[in-house]
Amino acid sequence: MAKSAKFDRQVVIEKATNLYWKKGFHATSMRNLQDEIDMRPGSIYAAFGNKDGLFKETLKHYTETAIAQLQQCIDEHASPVAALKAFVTLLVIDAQVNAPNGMCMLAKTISELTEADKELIDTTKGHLGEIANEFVKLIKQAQVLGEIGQDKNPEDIANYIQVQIAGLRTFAKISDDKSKLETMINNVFIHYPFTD
Amino acid sequence: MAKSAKFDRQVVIEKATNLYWKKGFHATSMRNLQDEIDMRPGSIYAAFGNKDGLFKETLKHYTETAIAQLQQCIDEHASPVAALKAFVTLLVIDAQVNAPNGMCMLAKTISELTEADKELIDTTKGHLGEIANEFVKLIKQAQVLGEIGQDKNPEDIANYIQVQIAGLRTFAKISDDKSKLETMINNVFIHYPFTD
DNA sequence: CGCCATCATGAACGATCGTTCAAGCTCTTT
DNA sequence: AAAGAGCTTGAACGATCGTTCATGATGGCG
Repeated sequence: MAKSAKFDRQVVIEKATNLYWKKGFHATSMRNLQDEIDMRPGSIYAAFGNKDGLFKETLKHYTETAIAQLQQCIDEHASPVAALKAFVTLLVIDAQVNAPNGMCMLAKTISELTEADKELIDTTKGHLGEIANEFVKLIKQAQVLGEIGQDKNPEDIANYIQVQIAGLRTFAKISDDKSKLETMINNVFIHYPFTD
Repeated sequence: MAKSAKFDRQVVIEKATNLYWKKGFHATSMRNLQDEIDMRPGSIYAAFGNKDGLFKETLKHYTETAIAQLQQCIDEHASPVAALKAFVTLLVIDAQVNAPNGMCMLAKTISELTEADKELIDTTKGHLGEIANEFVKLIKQAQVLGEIGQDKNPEDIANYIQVQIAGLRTFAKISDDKSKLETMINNVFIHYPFTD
């Protein structure tokens, strides 16, 4: 054994996530990253392989953070649907101001990349699937509690939620009328498939 | 007067649109465009100014095409809502196979660019507004015909449609289950705000 | 037919891209 | 204190970026 790495891997990944999230994969250069995370090229390549490797780490970190945020919404709210609504509000409204980018980083990545970056696309799809699975778990709980009808397919509702989030976050980038966004979120949860 | 430009401006813009749409603004290089539209740098810069200028032309062309497609849907369908649904189906399902990119080019651009490209962002927002206006006109017709309740705000419904399109086209990139997408589109038009 | 306004060409520019690697530094171990 | 393993450094590489411009080709008009 000799000296161990000096940099804090977690902090570095966080900073890299913020930059990639803000600018996107292609528009973020390695030199941008070097400045942001204060590491020299050699160290970055030793620690993460290459630009794609670091990006994959940030996608993973982004997903873990999102799932942790969902968990926090669950902890702080009385019912599954209330938690879900709080989570959507967090992503659509708060993220417009606080996050590096109002868009979902995963959706932004799916949108930006082509089949030329198949591996990154597949990684991203996988993470979106993980989040969908969390939604499914939550929706099943809501069904047990009678908040959502038992006749409905939890996967379908999870996908529906993801569609709404992607759509609303895109819309939020062009409208930024907070009260209108709140109304739109309310509408999601007071109509089908949440009531019928 | 002397010789006039040899290239067909309309064809060139179409080809440029397809490439920009497929790869995005940043990932499309001027050399990619040179190959695609078969023009040399000097001619491109003489005709369009720079990379941004050509991109703006493609955004304009994309929007005009979209509005023309909407008009065609209107012509081919008996009612405004049926036309709207046909248009959404065209964008969400057919575009996944036939278009350069399943995403809406305008939404993709909004997603990709940051405030560093404010001018392009504003141009893109403007075009999304134009399309929303077309939706508003159509929805007002639907209200006159009694297809949609008079109590609803046409602008709100237009925005709702744009949210659904953005969300569904994003989802279509990760799912590509055609029948599931059709079901989701059906659900849009058999629930609020189309019925209540 | 020859002039010349106009358009087309493509080599070249400086900047920046992702990436590599030899050399230096630092800390643990003996 | 000497050794050396592991981490850090930053200059440098070839490729490519967006863009420019001197030069050549083209075609309508006097």
